[in-house]
Amino acid sequence: MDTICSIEPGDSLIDMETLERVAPVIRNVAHPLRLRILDYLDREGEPRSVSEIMAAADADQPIVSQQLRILKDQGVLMARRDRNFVRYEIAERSVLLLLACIRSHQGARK
Amino acid sequence: MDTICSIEPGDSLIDMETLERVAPVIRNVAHPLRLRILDYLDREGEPRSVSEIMAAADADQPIVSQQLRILKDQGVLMARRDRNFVRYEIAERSVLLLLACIRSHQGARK
DNA sequence: CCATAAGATTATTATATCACTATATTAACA
DNA sequence: TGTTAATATAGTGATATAATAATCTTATGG
Repeated sequence: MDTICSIEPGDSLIDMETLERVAPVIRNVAHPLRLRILDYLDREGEPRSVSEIMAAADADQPIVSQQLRILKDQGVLMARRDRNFVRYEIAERSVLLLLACIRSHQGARK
Repeated sequence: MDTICSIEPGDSLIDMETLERVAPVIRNVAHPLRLRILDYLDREGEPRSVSEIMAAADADQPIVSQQLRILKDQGVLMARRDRNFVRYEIAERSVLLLLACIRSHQGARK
């Protein structure tokens, strides 16, 4: 069957390779607790320990550690050990666009 | 890379209610095929039929219909019947921020 | 009414993610 | 060496999401 609407080769749709690469990252970030963690780290502006993040997120330690690992595995966060603390900070600042978007829509239309 | 959106001291964290509301929407959009569909509809600028979207996404009909339904259920797309075609268009334009972000990072590092 | 085209829904099976509990690691220090 | 604080990992069962195939619905034209 003939194409009803042909897509020209010159069209600049984002290539599937890129979409398949970034989708999991966005998808992993798009989790309430992980967004909260990122929001907190973004606002603090400096590396924060797991304990501090637990307090900010009001969540249990294993859950927080798990979320931190997911974010670190995706390259969104980086961790650095300091004595017996581990401090996390944002490594991939492009995710902040997501937060900026959410902040600007806070309380807005559904 | 500098801050995308400066944060004033004293600002509070995004409330969990908001995060829990927007996370599923972002998460649902963050799927390669759905991103491709949104990219296509965004670039076309006008409602497109399922057949046209199938061609653009290079995907089977039931899969495309399913993705369209997910996006419509989330309020990201809206549909309108025209004879025996159904034309979809973007209803929630804030998701375009995501696409803009991806486009700007296309072909970038890592 | 029948056939066909355009879409939508359902069923199935595999995989992924969730929160939670329990346990393990790691480093400081007594 | 033993203890404790800080963090990480592993196991578990419930729920969610994936791609695919098969079937159903709706609208048009003969």
